[in-house]
Order: sequence, then C-alpha cells, then structure tokens
Amino acid sequence: MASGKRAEMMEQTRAKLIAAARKAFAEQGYAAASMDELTASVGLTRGALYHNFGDKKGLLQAVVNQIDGEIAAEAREAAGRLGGSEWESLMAEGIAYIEMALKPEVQRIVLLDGPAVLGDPSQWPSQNICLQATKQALEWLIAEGLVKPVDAEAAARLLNGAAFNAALWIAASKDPQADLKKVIEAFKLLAEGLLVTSPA
Amino acid sequence: MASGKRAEMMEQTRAKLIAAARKAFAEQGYAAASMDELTASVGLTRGALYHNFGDKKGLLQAVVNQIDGEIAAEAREAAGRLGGSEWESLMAEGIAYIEMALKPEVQRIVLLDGPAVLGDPSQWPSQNICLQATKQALEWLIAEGLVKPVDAEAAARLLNGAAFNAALWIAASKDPQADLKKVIEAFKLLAEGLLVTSPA
DNA sequence: TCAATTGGCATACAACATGTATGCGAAAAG
DNA sequence: CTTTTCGCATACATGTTGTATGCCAATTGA
Repeated sequence: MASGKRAEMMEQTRAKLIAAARKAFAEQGYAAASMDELTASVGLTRGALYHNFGDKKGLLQAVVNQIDGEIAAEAREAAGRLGGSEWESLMAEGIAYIEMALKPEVQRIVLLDGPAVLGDPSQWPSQNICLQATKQALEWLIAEGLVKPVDAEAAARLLNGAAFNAALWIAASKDPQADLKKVIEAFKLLAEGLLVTSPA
Repeated sequence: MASGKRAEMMEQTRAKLIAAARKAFAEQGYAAASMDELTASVGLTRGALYHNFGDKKGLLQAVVNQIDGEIAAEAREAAGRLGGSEWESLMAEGIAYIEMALKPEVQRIVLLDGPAVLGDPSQWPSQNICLQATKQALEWLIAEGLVKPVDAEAAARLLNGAAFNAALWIAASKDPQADLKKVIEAFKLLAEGLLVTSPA
C-alpha cells in the first residue's frame, strides 16, 4: 500500500504547481511568466518546481499534457454524443477541436507557446491521442470503402492542422460566432473531398 | 536627392542584423538566441539593434517579413510556372507552401517561434500576402462556378493551416520524400471537396 | 519508542539576458 | 567653419533561470 503521506503531499504540490502554471501561462504567456511569482502564488518556491519538474519546460509539458487530455476527452464525448454514422462522428470530433481551440487558455498554451517550446505537436504523447483517434477513424472508414484510399496519417494530420489553425483565426475575428459557422461549413466541405460518394 | 551616406549605412546595418538574426534564430531558436552574440557576429553591439528595431521582437518581425516575402514570391512563381487552370494554380500554390515549410529555417522562425512571439499569423501583414492570394483565387473560382459557394476567407485559412501544419509533420518524419507525396495527394483530395465537379 | 536515513522543499548563489540612459564621433546643415 | 543631428557604442539597472547546499519532517528498522 503505502504511497504514504509523503507521496500524497508531493502529488498535491505537483497539482498546485500545474494549476498555478496553467493560470500564469494562459494570462501572461510562457516567456513572460515568472517562476518566482508562480510558485509563490501557491505558497511554494522554485525549489519545489525544479525538484518536481526539472525545469520550466517540464512544467509546461505537464500543463500541456493535462489540457490535451481534457481536449481529447471532450472530443470523444462530442463524437459519441450524437449516435450518427462514423463519418458524422469524425466531423463532430473535428468541430469539437475547433471549438476547444477557441478558449484563450488553449490557444496561448497549446497552440502558440507549446509548439515553440516543446516542438512539433505531433511528437507530443498527448497530442498523439487526438491524432490517433482521427487516424483510426479514417482507417476504419477507408477499410469500409466510405473514404478514398488515402494515407490515413497524412489526412488526419491535415484535418487537425486545418482545425487548429482555423481556431486561431476565429479567435482574432470580429464576429467569432459568425466566423465559427463559416469555418465549420468550409471544414465539412473540405473533409467531404475524402468521401467516395458526395453526400446529398 | 539624398538618402545620403547616412541612410545608406543604416540600411546596411539593418540588412546585416536581419541576416545575422535569421541565422541565429534558425539555429538556436528565438528564446535561446543571445542578442549580444548576434550583434557581435556582424561587428556591432546591441545599441544598433535597439536603435533600429526597438526590441528583440521587432527584429524577429523584420526577419519574418523577409522570409514571408520570399515564400509568397516562390508560391506565386510556382503557381504561374505551369500554365494550367486556375484550380491547378491554386493547388500548385498550396503545394509550394508545404514544400517551403519543409526548410528548417522556415519551420523554426515562421511556424514555431513566430506565432508564439508575434501572435496569430493571420494578423501579420506579411502572412496576409499568402492568405490574400489564396482567398482571391478562391473567390474567382467561386464566381466562376467552379467552387462551391463557401466563405473564401475561411476556406483559405483552412487550406493554409493544413498545408503549414502538414509540413511540420513531414519535417519530423523518417522518410520525408515519401510522406511529402502522401501529404500532397491527401491535400489535393481534401481540396477537391470544394470543387463543384469531381475531377476525372 | 527511538535512532538513522531518506528526500521534499527552501535558501543562497552564480551566470546571463533584456532594455534604458548616457556619451562619442562622424555626417549633414547652415 | 560652426552647429546640429543622429547612428551606434558603452555602462548600468533589473529580473530570470538553473544549481548547490541545508534543514526538517516523514519514513524505516530494531
């Protein structure tokens, strides 16, 4: 059993640091966030940080992992919510990505600072969750003969890239609600290029 | 008429600084690049930098503008090289973007560090050149009845996002040449979702 | 229960980085 | 030829990351 009081406390400090970092990174950006202030805001010092996460980059990685997990869970839920076809689930998933990426927190941490500090998102273990889901859905659809025989990984990567990048644009838009509708429509049209039979 | 010796020298220092920055940012990344080393590498000091560009971010902006200009020029050339249809030109342009984005220099400076430091690329004056070109091509195709009546800006944004993001993935791939072919094929298929009449 | 030891976190220190204020010297102006 | 301008170097102030060290509570073993 164990895990004792020691490990329990440590998990708590890790959680506190991640929460504080999530807030600081979202509000000030990664580069501008001071680790002194960040740790002090939860009653700790940088000693706790370097002991638990190695360095500033390690803390960002932990934050990104957490957010990405939430995004993947949300997307899965959105895909399963409506009991539509596999293709409709894939569309729902892609649209869920776009909507998640509208949150300022996700934009700054995952879409802007993340790639700059951690490198290509497709290399993150967390991001692979999203990509893998899209890829597997595509592979199933291809095997089923509903989608043209295209490289699933390449197509998944294109769809995700389009979705995330579109979200970045919407966030800076004057009328996010209206532009979101336009993007979703265009996204569906684009994706239908992969389908064997044009819908309706 | 002027421009005199003074302004001439200043243009030269600006050019030297931009060239040095382009090299340093590409090799070490924006955050890790030391402005002391950077300026010293061309026989100057940070005094010249802050006088000419305001701050480190201003220098990055100048570098990004230069690279983006080159990308737009290259893409236009690729689009005009083959005398195909307007649609084929659009595809050639998109593919040119993907290929440009394979260069490590472009990846690190424009795709990774640029957005983190300067914000959403669609707000950059330089990036708008690429987007505007894609958008106008789409508008023409829509007016001509060749492309479905979709919001041109949204579609352009999706295409560009897909292209650039795919390039990021290819660069980390084990077999870039093979994956590039796959991505181009998938990219064409996706884009054809916008066409009114399926090709072939 | 008590001594020994582990280890999570605080403290102190060293190396740098950016941005600003000031000064010099050559080009431009008159 | 004097005066002014201004591009750039120099010097300084402030803040940041990462490491080395120390302390004290929690664990372990008898």
